[in-house]
Amino acid sequence: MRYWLMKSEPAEYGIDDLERDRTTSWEGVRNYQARNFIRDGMKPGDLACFYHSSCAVPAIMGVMEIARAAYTDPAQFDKRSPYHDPASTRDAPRWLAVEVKFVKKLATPIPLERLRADRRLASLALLRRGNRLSVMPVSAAEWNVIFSAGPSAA
DNA sequence: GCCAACGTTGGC
DNA sequence: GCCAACGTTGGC
Repeated sequence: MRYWLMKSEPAEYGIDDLERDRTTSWEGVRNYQARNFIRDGMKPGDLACFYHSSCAVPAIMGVMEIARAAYTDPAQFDKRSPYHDPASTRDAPRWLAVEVKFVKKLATPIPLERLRADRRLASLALLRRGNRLSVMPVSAAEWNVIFSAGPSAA
């Protein structure tokens, strides 16, 4: 089983929306590297951090589980969707979605600032300079630091 | 295949 | 709103 981190803007779709919906189709990933993680890496049962980006306090908000492996992202064919991709075709769809399931919301979110302060997370993909991936892997060791030991500035 | 221009992401 | 970083596009 693998671990992931997936970003969403809370103004668009946040952890509270997922808690209410219980499951959702995670659509709109429009970056090839992120898509390849979805396509080649994600398996049902994998766990992912739900990360809030582009907001007052960017933070890991909770955990979700991959509920269904990659499938064609329907939004790419929807002309009214912001995720519409006129260059994608039904015969050769470009973009993939996964279904995710709510697992838990953290009582205390873990802000980006706190992740940065923990040297054990120095290689976390999220913290790499210029990182813009909306889907990225997290190692088992990193996952344990985040959720078991809890990040600290030590 | 190079590379400048442009668009997007996302923290601050 | 600013801006750094990066991906994509398209002319050549």
